[in-house]
Amino acid sequence: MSEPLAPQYNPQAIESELYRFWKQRGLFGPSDAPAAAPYVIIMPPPNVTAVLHMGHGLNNTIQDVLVRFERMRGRATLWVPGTDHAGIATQNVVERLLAKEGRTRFDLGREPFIERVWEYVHETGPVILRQLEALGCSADWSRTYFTFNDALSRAVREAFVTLYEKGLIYRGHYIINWCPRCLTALSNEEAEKEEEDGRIWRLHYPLADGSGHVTVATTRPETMLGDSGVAVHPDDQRYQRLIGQVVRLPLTDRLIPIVADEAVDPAFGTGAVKVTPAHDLLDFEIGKRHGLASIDVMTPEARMSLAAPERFHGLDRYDARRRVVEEFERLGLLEGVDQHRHAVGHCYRCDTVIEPRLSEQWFVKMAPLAKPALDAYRDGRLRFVPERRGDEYARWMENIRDWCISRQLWWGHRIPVWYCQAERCGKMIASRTDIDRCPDCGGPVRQDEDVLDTWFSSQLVPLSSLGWPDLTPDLDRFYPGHTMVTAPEILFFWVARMVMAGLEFRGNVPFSTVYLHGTVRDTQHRKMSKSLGNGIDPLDVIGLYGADALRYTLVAGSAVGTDVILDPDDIETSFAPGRNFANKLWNAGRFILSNLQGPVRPLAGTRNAVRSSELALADRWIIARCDATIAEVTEALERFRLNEAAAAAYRFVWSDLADWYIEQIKPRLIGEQPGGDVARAVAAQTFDVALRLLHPVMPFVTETLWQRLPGRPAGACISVAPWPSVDRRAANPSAVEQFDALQELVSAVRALRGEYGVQPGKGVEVWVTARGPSDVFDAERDTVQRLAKISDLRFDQATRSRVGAHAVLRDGTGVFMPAEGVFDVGREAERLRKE
RNA sequence: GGGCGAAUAGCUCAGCCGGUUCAGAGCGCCUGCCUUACACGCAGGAAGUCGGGGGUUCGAAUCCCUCUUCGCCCACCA
Repeated sequence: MSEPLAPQYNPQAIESELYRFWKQRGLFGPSDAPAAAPYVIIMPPPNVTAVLHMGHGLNNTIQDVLVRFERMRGRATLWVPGTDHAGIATQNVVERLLAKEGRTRFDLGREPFIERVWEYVHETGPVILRQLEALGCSADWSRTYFTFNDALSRAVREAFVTLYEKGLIYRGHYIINWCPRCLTALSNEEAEKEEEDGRIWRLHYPLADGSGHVTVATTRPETMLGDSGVAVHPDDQRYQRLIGQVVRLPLTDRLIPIVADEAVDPAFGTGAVKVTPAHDLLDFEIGKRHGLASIDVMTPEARMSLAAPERFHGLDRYDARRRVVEEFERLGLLEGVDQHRHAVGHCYRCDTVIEPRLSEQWFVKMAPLAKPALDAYRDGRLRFVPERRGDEYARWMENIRDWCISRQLWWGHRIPVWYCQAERCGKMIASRTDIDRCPDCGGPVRQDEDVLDTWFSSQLVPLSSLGWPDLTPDLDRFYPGHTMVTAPEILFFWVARMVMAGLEFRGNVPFSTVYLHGTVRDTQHRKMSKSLGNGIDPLDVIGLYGADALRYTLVAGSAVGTDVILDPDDIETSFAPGRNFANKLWNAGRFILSNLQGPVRPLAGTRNAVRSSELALADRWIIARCDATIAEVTEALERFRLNEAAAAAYRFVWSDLADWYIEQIKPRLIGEQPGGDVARAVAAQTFDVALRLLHPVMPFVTETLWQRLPGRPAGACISVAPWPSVDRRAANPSAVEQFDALQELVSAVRALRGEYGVQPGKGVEVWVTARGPSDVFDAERDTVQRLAKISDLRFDQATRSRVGAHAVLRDGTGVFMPAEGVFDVGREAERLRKE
């Protein structure tokens, strides 16, 4: 309280200590006040192996701003943090570690490998949470969840078995996206399509009767080894005579039929399609319709399998492609090759080109789940910020396809299905608890080897993090939640599925608003990522300038629906505004605090409260500006326009409070003019409000200063101080108008002084007449007197002889400059300049 | 191929349900200041026909059309 504040704000000295104080005080948990309406945000769980990057920084800063705002507004706020076991990502990381030891997961075996991953997770898991603390996140750590802990695993089982029993989960042979590096199936969302320049080959397939050939076009010639037919459109005149004929598949001895199928686009390529049911979705469907064989010619690693001719065995798919093309060329069966731009799927984790592959997997039937989720959006129970994202959501829901949920990984929730090994029984049992005997025949059972897509557990988080499937008090009080803050990339991966899960298992949407913020990018608009090396480490920024500076910059830079651009080569430029602003607040606070040593009169409520007649023009002006700022910041936060809230508070603190008000009251504080107690009261009050308005964005510096304001009981904490509200009694629009006019006047005079090179202290004389009631006049005279002083002008006299604003300037040479109305001062200055 | 977003001062971006914050902020730049809170600061200043073209309107950065250039999302045309 009494130790002097350093002239430069030093975040390192206060942040961690302050954070510990908040935690000790238990400020992050929801209030128990029964009347307090809950406000709940579930944190999008970072991967358990992640280290904090700017994307987390932005995401969690936004959540913290909203949570702190609502907490101050008296809601029982609950921000539930957690981490995600991130099946494929985490497994990949640990496999890479093993690779450095020259081993693979298969060398270890399943159980030891999982043990190894757990070890790693225990090591790294807490890291990101600690980093979120450095950011200042006011999450309720006592409720931290992990998607693979026992409780959440139970929720996964419950969800799986429930859906299974409802017939919404099924197992089937299907063409899935296969990653030959991760050796697992992927969902459609996990297969990222990228446009690429590729080639398309035209191949001759000779007719078996030697009467000619049919030309097919393909982008993946190696798959022809698995062809079991050729398809043309039934109405395609060119091929009418070929339908029903047989071709001899080159490079093999297979005879395969030419069939007619509506799915073929006669306008594309040659109008004839080679059909490879085991390696292409469209072909698979055509094959099914025509009873064509599925010949899988690749191994899981995407090498040619034993089903291919012997000379291809073991060849990588791209080597095989070259070889196939060569052989066609040698046989004179290669008609040509064209450039072809097309979309190719890539693994979202390792970027390997996806191989469509026939395989037996588990799926969730999505249409029945999507219907209520679409309705919830249509009837307004679910809304999106920005709004247009809702249309994307709806489109996806309307065109939803079944979700492949099985993964051929070891790290994850194992599919809770057991197969009875008894020959006569052979039942398939889905169970909430592990079983070791067939419940029907008592025979031995074997659990499915696969694990679930990591998003299967993620979709349950709004429920499971609150205790579901148990009907816990938390679930009762805090479900459904309110705001989901996340990146648009995972709208489909995660958000849409959470909505469906919430509706399915709890009958209501898990949150009412989805706030989708932008992506953090570099100046070339590339996404910041470790692999590109264009990232900025948030912890570096926190170390240099403090969490408040980082948070301010992120918030100020993110208008709704737009990306945040930062320059990784110039951290200083990117974050200086936040750093400077924190320092500005700090110093304004230093100055005000140093002037509040004695008792400070309240602005209202008690007998010695400042009466409105005591308020000078500047006082009324700053109070009015303060009120306007409260309204602005509050409305902006309510509408998720965090950048506008930050800008409004910034303007108020810097342009109004510091640049004008504090300068204006100095003579009163120093004692040159009466009314110091009033100035002190107003300064204390408006600064208090400014700190509270800024607390959600800059929690540390505001808390430090606020606690030092006079009249704070021991242990007082801005984090739970009431959000400021507008005091109508103090509002005074005319004060704003007048003071703004005076600002203009002073600025014009200052400019004139510069123009004429008038020396400080012996410059321009100012006369002012005021408009309005006499009390306004008196206040205005004081103000002008003061402003004239700080402008190095000499204030001579004022008269109330005329009504209406009227300023007269006279420079040292005696030139008069009458101005009709204060608004015209600028123009008059212009006129004078010309004379 | 379908859908969406963005183009505003040298740079990064606000403003965009038409007209008193309308041409703005921060950084950078120029001039003068270490004025007893802050040089991470103070005061003043230069700088943009709001991507091009057309239209609606009394009036458009703001609404409509079109073109150009970027970016994103979705897509089983082999």
